[in-house]
Amino acid sequence: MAKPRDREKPGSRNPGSVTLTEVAGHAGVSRSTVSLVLRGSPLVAAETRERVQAAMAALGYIYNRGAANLRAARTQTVGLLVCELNNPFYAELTAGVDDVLDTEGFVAFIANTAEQTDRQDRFLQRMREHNVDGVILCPAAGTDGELLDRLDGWRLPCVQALRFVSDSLESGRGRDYAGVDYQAGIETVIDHLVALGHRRIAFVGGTLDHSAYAGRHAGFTAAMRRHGLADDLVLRCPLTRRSGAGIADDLLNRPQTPTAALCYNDVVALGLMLGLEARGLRAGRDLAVTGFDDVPEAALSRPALTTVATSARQIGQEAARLLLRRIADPQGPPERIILPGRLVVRQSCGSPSSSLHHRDLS
Amino acid sequence: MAKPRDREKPGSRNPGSVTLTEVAGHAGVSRSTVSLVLRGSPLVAAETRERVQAAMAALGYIYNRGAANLRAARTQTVGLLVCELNNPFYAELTAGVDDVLDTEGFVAFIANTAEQTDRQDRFLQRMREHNVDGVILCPAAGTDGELLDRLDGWRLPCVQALRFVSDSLESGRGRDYAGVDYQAGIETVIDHLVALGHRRIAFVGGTLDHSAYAGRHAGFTAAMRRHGLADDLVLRCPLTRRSGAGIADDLLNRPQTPTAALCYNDVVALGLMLGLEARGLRAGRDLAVTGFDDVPEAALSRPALTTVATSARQIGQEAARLLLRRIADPQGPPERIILPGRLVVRQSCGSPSSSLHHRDLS
DNA sequence: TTGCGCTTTTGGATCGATCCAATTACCGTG
DNA sequence: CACGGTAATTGGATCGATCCAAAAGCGCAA
Repeated sequence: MAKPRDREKPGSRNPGSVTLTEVAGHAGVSRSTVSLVLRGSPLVAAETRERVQAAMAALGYIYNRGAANLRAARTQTVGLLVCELNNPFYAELTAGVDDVLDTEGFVAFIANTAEQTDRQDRFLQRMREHNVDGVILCPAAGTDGELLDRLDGWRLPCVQALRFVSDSLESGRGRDYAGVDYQAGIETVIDHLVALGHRRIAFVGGTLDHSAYAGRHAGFTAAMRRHGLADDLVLRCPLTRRSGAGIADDLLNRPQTPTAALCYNDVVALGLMLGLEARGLRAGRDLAVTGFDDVPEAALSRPALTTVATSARQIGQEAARLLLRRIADPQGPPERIILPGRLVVRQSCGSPSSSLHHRDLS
Repeated sequence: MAKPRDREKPGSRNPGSVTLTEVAGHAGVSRSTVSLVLRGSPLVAAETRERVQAAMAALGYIYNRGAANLRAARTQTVGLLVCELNNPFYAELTAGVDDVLDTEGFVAFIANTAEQTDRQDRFLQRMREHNVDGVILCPAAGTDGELLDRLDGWRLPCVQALRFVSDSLESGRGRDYAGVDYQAGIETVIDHLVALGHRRIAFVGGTLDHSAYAGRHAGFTAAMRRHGLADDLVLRCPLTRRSGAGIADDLLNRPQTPTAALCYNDVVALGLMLGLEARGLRAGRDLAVTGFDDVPEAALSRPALTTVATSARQIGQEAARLLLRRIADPQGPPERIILPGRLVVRQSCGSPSSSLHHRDLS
């Protein structure tokens, strides 16, 4: 009614958005000086800095990172590709990544590749368009090792987490990676089972070929051989509760029934325990069962599941820190951060310690 | 060795990055035409379009969204703030959001506010700097209703998910929201418990005040009154397994012990069941217990938990779709998408149907 | 041939920051 | 007082796209 029209600068994101130039005018200095203040340069005098900051506050100035990035070629953003976000384990990893990035002023684009390489490729393409400073990648199963070379060609720093794709031969071993020592974790489990008297041990679960499978399997083989036991009882199946339950028959109808089933992860183990129960059997009494991951429900199941705790959140934090280092120094030597798993003995493997009151709650 | 030096344009993100101008040169057209092709404009002739696309492919052109956005003031990015990412429920929501954004060519910045409003504020600030087109917000507990007015002032489209902050009075009711009908879900549970003969029912869990608590509590009160029952047995506690277990004593040492405990969510219910067991009692026999959410372990616990299934992934999808509509039309009328919960009857409330073989696996 | 309308293409200005070389201010010293 | 040196500030060019008004090309009717 009164005013003729709101000033609508069409190009700007918000009608009345404040730019660095306006701040400069208000503070009585030049654009360049304001820019230096923004970036915390030690060059500006304390008195000037305060004046500029006051002006920014007074005008409600919002830093336009898009504009800054166009010139400066760094964006304070990273891409985070997880292969299965709905798995609580990866959710925890994501939270860990966010923890570190938040304190460093970075933000992450997220993508759930759902184990689909085409979705993974599409997202990486978008990450390039958005000019991220780097990516954290839990490669989808079936990812070609050549992908890493492509990332190198793009000069896009990349840290792999939890899994890594098999490196192409020519490109010198070693890439940035943060993950769990699957092999050692599995070996600990085997050692524990063997100490309990088990001799015939099956390895159960996993269909997709990736490093996390390979590491576990290597651990199984190595430990069994070390103890002079047969390492040929390997049953592959999808990583779901249902297929874990379904594999019980398979397991029990062997010529020589195993006395222990070391499962790929907790989900399969929990499923297997259900399958046993449906047949009137009980984990820990009729068959020792162990898992991997220590998901919250592992402590809760009956019998509670013996498993290997892997701190997903911490791995996320390490991966993020590693990526930030790599962004700061693209040429530095590759690092591999491998956290140990921790054996958590509960009742499912028939250990004697099984008072309900000592059961740990999440 | 051979070449004197790689051409290093310092300002550009990658040494040899290809720009729109170079594509134009290669295709023998102007910058503007290439730009039109990029945006799929119908103005360019088919023959020209093909020539440009061939040039882009030949040169390995990568679209620079940062540059585009500087001028065009839209970024094809959104912010996603979840209050508790490590909760599998929110992880599922995130996956749903990602599903929809992926098909629409958007990407999401993620943040885990961990129920901390300062972290939430900080992230929103960054989202403004990155000039996102909108945000999906699961507001942290304790979020001031005034935040939404601030977002309005910033012209930042916002869709709330799963929770909403109480609207400030002056700003006309109704904001975009996608969530679960908590109240109806709880009422269904009460109806079921009453049908089973329960008369004294406790409402257990929840400490933070937000809409998701209020909705559940309203459902409890409404349904109890509808049945002519007392609605005063409300025990608040943190949403953890441990405090769920701890509340068992509280519950059983009442003057009139309730016969049923309707828990805020599955986590509390599962904890309560453990607490009962530690006291030699059993859910479904000595006390009916119900949850909310239907997390995977609900089907797995012993006894299996009666609960209300809420499709987190679908809510994420709806929230994302809603936000995209809002971005396209900032002035349109607000929408509230409220999905119903689905009562899943299992054994923990003492229902007769309890064959192990019919138990559902995830 | 001229003029009109339609389709297709174009150049210059612009978005809001950073980079860099140059300039100014100021102080102590020979 | 000129000079060198340091500290602080500045203006112009620049990043790579979009926007817009204008122009070019072209077919057709008067």
